[in-house]
Amino acid sequence: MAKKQVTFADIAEYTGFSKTTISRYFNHPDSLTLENQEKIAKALDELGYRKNKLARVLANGKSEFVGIIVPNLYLHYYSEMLTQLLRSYSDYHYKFLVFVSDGGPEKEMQYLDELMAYKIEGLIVLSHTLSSEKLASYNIPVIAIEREAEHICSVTTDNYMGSMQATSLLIRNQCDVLIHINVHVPENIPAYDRIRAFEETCREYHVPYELNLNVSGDSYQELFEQMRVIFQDIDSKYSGQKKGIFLSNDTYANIFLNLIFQKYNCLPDEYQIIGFDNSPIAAESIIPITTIGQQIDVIAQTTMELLVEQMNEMKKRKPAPLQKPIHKKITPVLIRRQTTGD
Amino acid sequence: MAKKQVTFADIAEYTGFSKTTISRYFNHPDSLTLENQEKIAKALDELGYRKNKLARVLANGKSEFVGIIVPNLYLHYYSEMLTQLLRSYSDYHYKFLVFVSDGGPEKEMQYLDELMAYKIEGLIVLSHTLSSEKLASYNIPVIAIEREAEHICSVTTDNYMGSMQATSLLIRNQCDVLIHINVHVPENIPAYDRIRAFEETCREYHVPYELNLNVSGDSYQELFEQMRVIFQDIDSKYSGQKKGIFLSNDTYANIFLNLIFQKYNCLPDEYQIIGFDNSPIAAESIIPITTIGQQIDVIAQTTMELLVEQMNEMKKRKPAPLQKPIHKKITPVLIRRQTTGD
DNA sequence: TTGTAAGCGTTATCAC
DNA sequence: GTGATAACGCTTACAA
Repeated sequence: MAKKQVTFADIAEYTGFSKTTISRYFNHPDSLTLENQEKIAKALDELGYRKNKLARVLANGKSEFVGIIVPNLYLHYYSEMLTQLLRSYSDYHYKFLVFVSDGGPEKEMQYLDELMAYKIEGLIVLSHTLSSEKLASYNIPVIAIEREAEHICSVTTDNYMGSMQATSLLIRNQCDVLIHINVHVPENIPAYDRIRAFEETCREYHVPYELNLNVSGDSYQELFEQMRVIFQDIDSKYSGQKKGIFLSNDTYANIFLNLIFQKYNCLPDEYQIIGFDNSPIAAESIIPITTIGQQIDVIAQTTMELLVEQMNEMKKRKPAPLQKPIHKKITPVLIRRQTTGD
Repeated sequence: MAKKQVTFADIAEYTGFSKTTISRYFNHPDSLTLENQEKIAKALDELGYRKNKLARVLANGKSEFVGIIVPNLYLHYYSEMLTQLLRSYSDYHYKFLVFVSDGGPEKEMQYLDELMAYKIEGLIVLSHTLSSEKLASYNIPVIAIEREAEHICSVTTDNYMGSMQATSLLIRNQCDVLIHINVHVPENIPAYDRIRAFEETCREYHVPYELNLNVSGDSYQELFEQMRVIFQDIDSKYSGQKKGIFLSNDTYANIFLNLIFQKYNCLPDEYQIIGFDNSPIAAESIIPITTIGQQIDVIAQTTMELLVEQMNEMKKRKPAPLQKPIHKKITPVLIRRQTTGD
């Protein structure tokens, strides 16, 4: 702001070329002689030129912006996903405008307005606040990650596979009864498949099972107290039986494990525990917890591939938008650690 | 891209006003009669107008962009800080362009180039990659968070205070010997004060102490193995004495606690443990860990206040940049939990 | 209260 | 290979 910017006009004057040629130096360098390229490079340096990409966007319509709306970064899953998405800058050079979506639908629509006003070329949504129908109405490429996505493209973990792997392991390990602990999950979001797979697998192998979907609460303390009740219930109800506990995330699994330790000072053979997410806590707990690892890097990469493809399509003279949303599933991996025998 | 954008020109034609008036409708609505405001509002709606803020930036030079460079989001500290910074959108309406800085100085300078090309008004740096001298040379307001900041403004936790609180608590709790476990910290970064305060406080109270600055390693496994050696060393060397262990972060504290449990199945009275950061692991560990809580929300808020003030200054006709960088310290809070007696 | 016209710093089109 | 010129969509003196 202090001194006026150096512009193509200045470079042009300084070198005796036209603005057009300066522009070409950046966008089609091969169309200049090497000699002239060097001449311009030198001038750029001497005048201390700095690009202004905003002017470029205005002229050619390509902002290279991608919007991201994420529910929070408190959960390791989200912060890791954001990291991986941001990392893709190295490959694609898209810049990311990031919003954390607290504050409900109105706020989130305000964020979207803002993003549209900055001419984002594409959008990545991890929050569950707005319906996919609403999101689709913005007419830009949108990828949903791990959420309801009827009308937009999506990339999700193959929750069914993951849950099946967990459940199968507990069955193979000769558990007498299997218990799945989770919050109440709406049927239309991907995570519901964890519940479905658990039930169907238990049924298929004729293993007794119980579904506990009563977890709720925001703070760790609340969760802990709830889990204590659940633990005591299970511990007395199935006393003497070998219990396979499959929890919907590693935080829950860790709490459950801590409760077991508080009572037994160890993990008795009577208990097997599996979490979900492969978040740090699963490795850092008093005993490393077996878990289902979501391949966050693969999800992020797939998301960007899908998105870039569609953003490129939009730049063609006659864009052919997708007829139907594409949905990709990424297989998670079972990470065996010490809470499911050795 | 599909259909051409609706522009002020269209609105102007449609309503019979000039482009200027349409512009004023957005920027100085009071200067129009209510009647005309409504007329324009109606037209906006009917034509389906969408703002183009990039054009506006080009015209008035105010991008409302702030760049953030963060080392990673793996550590809770950084992801929480990012969340808090992003949240400030509600107050200031600055948009954030976020880069994760892996890949060394060259990469980071490339990020900075990109940010400058998008005409960011200010910059927030959490990475340690570039010197404050280099950062200052960009001639835009820069705030460093918890890093070397000789030539730029900064906001940091009052590490000295925090460390002193931790050390004092251990002394008050009658520990026979105090041990501080940390990585090797360069003297010019804020975190070094934790070491200084520990030493000085121990000396002042004439309490025997030991400094172990040998921790290193990237993965949890590596850390764990290193910490095991450190633990065994301490456990035998100070057998029978009451040991106050102050670790430089909660991850280390948790590992140490787990090692104690592996050996003793409990936390013996002989041990007191304090971590740093108040990250989730401190609450979720086998026993909730006493820790020093950085006031991340306050740090983020202070950062934005400082930054906004300077960005506003830059917009004045005759900007008066700071003569000397401002450095703010935020006092951390001692969070007493179960690893320092009840 | 409203309008005219000249920018802002690029790129695109068409010519040479 | 290179250049003139008209966009891109909005803001901002300066006028009226």
